[in-house]
Amino acid sequence: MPQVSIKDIARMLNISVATVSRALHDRYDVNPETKRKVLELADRLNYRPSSHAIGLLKKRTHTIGLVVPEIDNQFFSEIINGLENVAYQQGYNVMIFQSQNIYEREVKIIDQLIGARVDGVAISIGSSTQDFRHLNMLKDLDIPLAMFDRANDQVYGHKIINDNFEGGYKAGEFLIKSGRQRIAHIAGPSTLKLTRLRMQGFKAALRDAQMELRPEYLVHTTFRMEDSHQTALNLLNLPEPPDAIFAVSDYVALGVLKAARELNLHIPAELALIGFTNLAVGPLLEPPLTTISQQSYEMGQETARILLENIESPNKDFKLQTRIFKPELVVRNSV
Amino acid sequence: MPQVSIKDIARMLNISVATVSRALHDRYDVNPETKRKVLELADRLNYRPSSHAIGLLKKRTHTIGLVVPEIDNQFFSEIINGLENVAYQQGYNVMIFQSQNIYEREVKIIDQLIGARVDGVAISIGSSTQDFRHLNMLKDLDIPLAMFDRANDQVYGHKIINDNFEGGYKAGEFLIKSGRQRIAHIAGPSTLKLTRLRMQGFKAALRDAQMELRPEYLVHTTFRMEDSHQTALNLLNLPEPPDAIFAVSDYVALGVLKAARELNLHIPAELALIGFTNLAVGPLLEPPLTTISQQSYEMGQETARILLENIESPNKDFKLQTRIFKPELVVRNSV
DNA sequence: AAAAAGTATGTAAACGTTTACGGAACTTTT
DNA sequence: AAAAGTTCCGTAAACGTTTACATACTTTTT
Repeated sequence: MPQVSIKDIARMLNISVATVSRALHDRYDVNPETKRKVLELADRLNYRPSSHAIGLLKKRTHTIGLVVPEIDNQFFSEIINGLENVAYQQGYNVMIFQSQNIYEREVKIIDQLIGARVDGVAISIGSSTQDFRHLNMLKDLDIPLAMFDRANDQVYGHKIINDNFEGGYKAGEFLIKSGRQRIAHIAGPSTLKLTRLRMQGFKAALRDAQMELRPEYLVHTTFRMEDSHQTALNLLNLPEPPDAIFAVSDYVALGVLKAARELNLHIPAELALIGFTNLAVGPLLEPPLTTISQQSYEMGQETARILLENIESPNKDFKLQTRIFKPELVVRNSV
Repeated sequence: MPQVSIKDIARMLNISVATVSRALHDRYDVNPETKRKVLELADRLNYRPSSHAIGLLKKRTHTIGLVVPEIDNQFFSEIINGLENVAYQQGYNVMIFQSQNIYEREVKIIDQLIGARVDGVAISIGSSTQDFRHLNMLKDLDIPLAMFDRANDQVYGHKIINDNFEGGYKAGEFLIKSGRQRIAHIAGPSTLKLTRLRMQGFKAALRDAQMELRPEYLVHTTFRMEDSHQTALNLLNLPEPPDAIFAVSDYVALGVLKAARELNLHIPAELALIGFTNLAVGPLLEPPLTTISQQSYEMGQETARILLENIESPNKDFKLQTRIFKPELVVRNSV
């Protein structure tokens, strides 16, 4: 038997839909006997209210849309958890989407979220996104937007990000202090601001130590491990290979680790390695990975808090917020 | 400016909503000039059709609901990817939810999915779920259901699972062949059939080799690493500790690895370790983890295929399907 | 005994969209 | 010049739910 509506129940009991609706909502002005009958029948028929009907009628859907580049990445899945928990506590649902870093998908997802009339959107912008009209459209439609981890200045929205410059600086500084001479950096896609900032912080650390960065020691890669693995191999096969690598993320560091193992390079003796993110597997690697930590779960929570505050704020001119998380050096044994 | 509807466009152009709708759908029977005006205005106002209105009107929502215990788990996130890709190719959307292995959440999620009128549901049942009425309700409502990885015989739905008995057997067999004598098993929550089957397969392997399993060598844990870490410590601190451990999953194996490192036990010399899942980090661990592989991505694809075939099948009596994936031994260096 | 208050229910509109049906205004065919 | 066909558009109902308003009946108050 297909799904049953309030109308069906009304017909079966020979009463009006209004009464059924009132009974289901436990309103004061409905006969206890009628209420009993309605609730009993509704239960027996597995009645569940149509969220479409309600969404259509009410202005609010109590749903927020969440867009991540990929779900298959511990950093993002932890953010999802933090965000979801805060949202649920406040009675909001979360619709999760992956852009796979594909611009067209991202645009489509935003269209869908608008179509679904979500109350707000949280996004970590995909690395191939260069045109931000789809995101700025949200402002025109009065839909609050929060960007986490990967934000962009051209977009009107809250920002929940890391101090990537400082993170990069700390990584560089630590490698220098450990006495390394030939320090390389495997950076991420140069379209991402986060990538550029980590790189700039890293360069600043070298500069402050009066060390120069050889051009061949600065390379770019994607966050996919296969790519970073190949990039690391190239780097380590240079005539004069580096004795330290700062990887733009732990995932990239994993690629380096793999490459080093293939080349029988000992870490940290022959090669120092530092990552960025602080994945849960870090301590279990051999050697345990030194890294710069990002508080992913907390970032998710904070994103939800800011977004919900905006959504629930009665006055339209809720100010744009920027929350910057401080990255911390996590010393293990890979340096 | 808030979101605009077809009615607003109609009013602005002094035409009827029907004409606007036709224009937006590029119907043949609308004046090219009218069509142009409608499209132009719709674009200028960022019009996006309300999925609620459409969902209400049409019987089908082209959405499938996906429920996983946790997203923060590579096994599940790969399944999500496989499922989503197939679904998208066929024009379906996926709504992702996490039960966190909490029964009440799972029930609530199912209620929500029914309310959202999804065309089908894919679920990996949470480990605390003992009452299956919420799932069998879906059959009453004619909503196709597919269970992946964690299925239950009391539930009416398709099954996409592993041959866990065989997986357990292979793990046991391999440890025996490698010459280990004191073989232990860290099993998962005993409520899960998957756990029981792996354990039974493992026991069968021992039996076939005329080896006995000491009671203290069979322990249970959850899939959370902190738990498995403690469980492993207990096991390895026995007066006569095991010389081999079959962990019910790679995540649990990570806990063992951590414990072994703390106790300065060398793997594989002093302790052989075999996991189950074949996580991507496996090869990067030290030593690289020997494991039983599950084809997570393919399982996700297959789940989507079966579910969609059911959804699109015109005859109501689409038969229940069971697809069993064969686990493979992946030999690395931890044994 | 009339007025007021309370109780239980029904009516109808609204949310945004699609679509079957019908009709007016043309154009073409005979 | 009537008949037939074509082109373009409007009307209205339907989907499921909520809620302001109306209504009818009963009970209480004066």
